[in-house]
Amino acid sequence: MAIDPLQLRRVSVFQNATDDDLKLFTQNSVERSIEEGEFFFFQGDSAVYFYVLISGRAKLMQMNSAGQQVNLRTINEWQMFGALGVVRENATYPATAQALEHSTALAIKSDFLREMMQTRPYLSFDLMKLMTGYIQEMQERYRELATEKVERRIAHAMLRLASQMGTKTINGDIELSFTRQDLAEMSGTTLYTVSRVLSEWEKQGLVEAGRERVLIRRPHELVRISEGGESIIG
Amino acid sequence: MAIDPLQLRRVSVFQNATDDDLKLFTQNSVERSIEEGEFFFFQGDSAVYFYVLISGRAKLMQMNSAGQQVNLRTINEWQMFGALGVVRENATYPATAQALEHSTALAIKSDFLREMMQTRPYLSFDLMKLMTGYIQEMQERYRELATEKVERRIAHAMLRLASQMGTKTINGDIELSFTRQDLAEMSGTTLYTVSRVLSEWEKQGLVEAGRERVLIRRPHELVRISEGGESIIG
DNA sequence: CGAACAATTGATCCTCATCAAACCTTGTGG
DNA sequence: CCACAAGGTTTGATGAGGATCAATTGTTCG
Repeated sequence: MAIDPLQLRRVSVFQNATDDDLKLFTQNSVERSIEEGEFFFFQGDSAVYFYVLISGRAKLMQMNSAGQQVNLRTINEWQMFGALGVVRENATYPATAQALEHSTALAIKSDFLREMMQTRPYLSFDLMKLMTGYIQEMQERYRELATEKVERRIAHAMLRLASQMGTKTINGDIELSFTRQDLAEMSGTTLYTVSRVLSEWEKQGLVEAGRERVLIRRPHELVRISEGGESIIG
Repeated sequence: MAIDPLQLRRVSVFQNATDDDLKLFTQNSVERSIEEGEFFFFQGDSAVYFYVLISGRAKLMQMNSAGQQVNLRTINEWQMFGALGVVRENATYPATAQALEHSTALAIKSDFLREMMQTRPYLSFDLMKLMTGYIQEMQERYRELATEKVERRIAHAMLRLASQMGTKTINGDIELSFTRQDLAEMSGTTLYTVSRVLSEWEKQGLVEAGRERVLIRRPHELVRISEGGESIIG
């Protein structure tokens, strides 16, 4: 089942592309379907393709030699990933991309985008815009990890998740769907600590926790904690 | 005292620029001289200019609301900094830049570079190359901070420093110049811990430590530690 | 219903941060 | 040229914050 090229305009880097360019991209792409838990690519693989997620959800992560991993970000529909290999020839992926649910993605040759960029300034420019965003986010998370206590980091991670993929319920609560382990990898801690913090927050009526699911009842309070208001815990 | 425009080609982003372009950049720039400890700009300032360091040394850092700070990177001669504001109009700097010694820099209007990029693909392309490098480094450091113990992080930070600004002595040692505090901010720990680790390494004959100065005697060993070989300490 | 997986909670331990005090090193001014 | 001040460094003592381990309790799904 082929993709409508015009759909590609939903990808931020392609927002300014002409219809013809979009068609070119789809013509130079392959559709890949990946099952939950399987991988698009591994850290260290040759970065021949970059991807646009068409459906499903995935995560970008990095692991150290001991196998411990950290989540860099989650990828939602119409987001691009694996694009760091585009600028250098023969680059390798600096991270691993794993499907969180059954997903399909468009795989486009990195070489092709690199060539297109030579004659289409809007492409480099929009890709750069995306990259500056990543740099800023990573710098912030780095500082957070270096200087803030876990509770604040967890609060912040939940807020980031909420803005990326939270769904609002009728009464203003925000529903999130992830495991304790996921949240731990996103905030640089362990699933045990996440569990304890969530339990405490639940006691205070701040959230409601369930299996692979958290309901934020008082987002406002969460923001306060993430910004360093004294914790309710203790 | 004006800069020779052709010198600008030493800046990685300008390596493919024409002589005329280089002249244009210098014509649209102002030279700024900053004393040791003073600031080029603060996090949150409007990013009107980006900079090219002509002489001296500076550091990019981020601080949290409590005033604790982390070092993002050090800036050496002919490196560009403050360039994240180039792609978006009316952006603000996401970090603070402070001179480590008396420094001079060329301040170029962000607007100007943005306009130049519209018609000169090599500019966006080379800037992107730089940015992908930053993203990768930040991702790595983030993972390191989240998963590795201090000793390894300190080892890694020293190796990064060594490659950026270390000077080799006759007998293959590497000389570095920084305070314990600097190194602590670069590896997400405290100056006390850095001091202890260095003392221990010194006992093992791995380094020689002095005031604002470290001599790496066995770089090889340091690499081993940073890569997770069991520590000598203990 | 049972297996597989997610979450909770208590007990324990270990790594580092923090605080305090003393010690070096370097540069300056009398 | 010495004394002193300022800033960098070291080292010990202490404790907090989380990681880790282990055991148990949900929850979901085939």
